[in-house]
Amino acid sequence: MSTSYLEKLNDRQRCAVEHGVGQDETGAGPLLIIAGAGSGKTNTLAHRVAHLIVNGADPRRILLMTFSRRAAAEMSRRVERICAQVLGANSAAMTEALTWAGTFHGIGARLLRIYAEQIGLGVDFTIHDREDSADLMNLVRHELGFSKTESRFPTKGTCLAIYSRTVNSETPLNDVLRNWYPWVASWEEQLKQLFSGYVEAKQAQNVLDYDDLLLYWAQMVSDPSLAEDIGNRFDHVLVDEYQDTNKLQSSVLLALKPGGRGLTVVGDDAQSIYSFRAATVRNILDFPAAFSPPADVITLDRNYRSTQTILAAANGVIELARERFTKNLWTDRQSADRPKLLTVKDERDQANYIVEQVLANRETGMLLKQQAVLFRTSSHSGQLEVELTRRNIPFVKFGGLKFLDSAHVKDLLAVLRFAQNPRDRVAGFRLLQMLPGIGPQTAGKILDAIAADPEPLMALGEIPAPPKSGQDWGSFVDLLQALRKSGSGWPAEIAMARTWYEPHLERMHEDAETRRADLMQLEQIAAGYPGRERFLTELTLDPPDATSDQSGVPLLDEDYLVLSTIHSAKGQEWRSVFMLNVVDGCIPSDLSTGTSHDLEEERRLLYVGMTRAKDSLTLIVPQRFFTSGQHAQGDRHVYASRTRFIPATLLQFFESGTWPTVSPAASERSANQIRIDVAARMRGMWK
DNA sequence: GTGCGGCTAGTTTTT
DNA sequence: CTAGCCGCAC
Repeated sequence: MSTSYLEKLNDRQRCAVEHGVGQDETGAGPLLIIAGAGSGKTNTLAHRVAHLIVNGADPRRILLMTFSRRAAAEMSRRVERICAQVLGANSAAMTEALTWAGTFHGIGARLLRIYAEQIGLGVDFTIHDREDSADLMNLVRHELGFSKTESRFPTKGTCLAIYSRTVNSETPLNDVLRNWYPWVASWEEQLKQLFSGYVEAKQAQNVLDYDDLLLYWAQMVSDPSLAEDIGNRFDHVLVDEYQDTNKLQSSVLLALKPGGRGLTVVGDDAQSIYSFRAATVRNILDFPAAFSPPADVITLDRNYRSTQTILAAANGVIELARERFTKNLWTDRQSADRPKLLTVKDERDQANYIVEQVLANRETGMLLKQQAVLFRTSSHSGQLEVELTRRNIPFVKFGGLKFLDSAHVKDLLAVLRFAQNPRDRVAGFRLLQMLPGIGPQTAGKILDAIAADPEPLMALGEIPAPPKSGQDWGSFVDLLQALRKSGSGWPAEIAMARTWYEPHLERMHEDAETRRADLMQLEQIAAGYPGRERFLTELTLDPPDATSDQSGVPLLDEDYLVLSTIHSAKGQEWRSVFMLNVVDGCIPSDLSTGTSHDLEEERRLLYVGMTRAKDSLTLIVPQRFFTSGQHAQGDRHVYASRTRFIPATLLQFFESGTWPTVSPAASERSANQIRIDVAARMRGMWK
């Protein structure tokens, strides 16, 4: 059998790929791969999976957990390509059998549906996204009277964040409050009460939140016989981006494969940027010693992505971290050009500069797709988006507001969710209040009335129509009962729901037209799923990124510029990368300078952004930074300074500059705000 | 009880 | 600027 696909790998990568393969059962011990940015991590992992398959592993028994579903799809694609070299025509069938590839949450949801009955969970459970969870938390918060306390009780979002961190870090509430939320520590007793009510409400309604997908999974595998049963489904378990998993996830993993046999995890502590989701680098650090004998560790520190000059700057930034475990990356890709550190006057110039450069790059043959603009916070790209739209440059934005966050999309989904699980109170509550004359009180009473019935939607038909709901009540009940029987099939059901919803949309929203377009798009997406349950589950776990109010979402085969938050850029690379607002207050974010822990994560964020670049990297520092929340003409602004993560000692790694070089027009524009250097303008006239 | 108008406060990153 | 809260009029 040919193993030529291994020859392109370096020694370390090859070691990682071949680890334990072909040895007897006891040989395949746990493996930790520390893989620096651009070290061929995805490629190595894909090769390992392919190598396992080529050597007889059953792909249906391989569990591959990645950070996003996009990453899982990419991985499957690569595995298939490698397998094709060896297995030829059979390879497609082999890799199609790689069915257990997805995120922790996605895999958890799937296992829970399979084992639902054995753990006393209704199979029809629906999944709440973050906002639904916050709504439910709020409901309980009101019921317990905490919304009317004398001094301010934490908001629903804060409550959920506290709950979530407590669960995901497997830490007592008291410690969480002390370490992360000291300002609400006095509410500990009330919070306990609230969380207990929240859990009861979820159970009564047969809904799970994101955390439950992990929590129930962890509980499930704490039962030895279930753990064995589930663990035995898989011969190999591979986890990507292990630095961004939390304690709960590692508990699940260890329960699944207690001896560590067949277990491979890959990660890089220098790229840990999800601690706000309770991720902890301890998972990586403690991994080897969790087994006896300890796991083997292979480090990949050769970078294939960036030029030496870009890497030098990135290494410089991460070297200033308070503690780190990974060694510096190295490469033999030489380059004469250092990354640029460019000072511009304000955000407008920043946008103008990028447009100019991106177009110039394209003139030299670099596609828009090979270039990306990265930023800390989704809203930072606003100015740039306006400018790109004005100049007709297509772009796609990743991160930030999601399609699903818009009210009308949530409305339509609530219809489907309520039909799927009539005990889902958040969905029902939202849905009922769409009808005229029905507010929170009436909605609550209706839900109470039908909750006890084994077929709540049939009970709905028995209820007398609320006085002011008029005609709308009848068609509402008809719709839900028709959907419950699901005789019309998929995706006809969503069309029914949309037809019912349209008059309400018109009534409630001024801009019904653009919103309708979103709903059509949702219907398109729905057609790609086999049925209602899968559609709802997967949409919640992996929401699409773009909304239609961004001017023209380009088709995938067109060329477009990529705009992305640094978080969403993880694992990706581009030939040319621009980073916006590399100033204190943005990176690090003003909100994250509290603890040194937060601050260190912001440093790693800058590092992750910089290491996305292959050939060219530009960090932009606008001097004046307009604060949000004001009129277009307003001039509330701060004078920003270069990020503290690039102190003077690191300037040697950059080519510093300003743009535009001479700009009489720019000074004129804001003549009323800054003093004009008249002499300079006079000189400039002759240049 | 609903629904509207006016007021205040807050405002990251994501499965 | 906008989401969410409160108080008022139907």
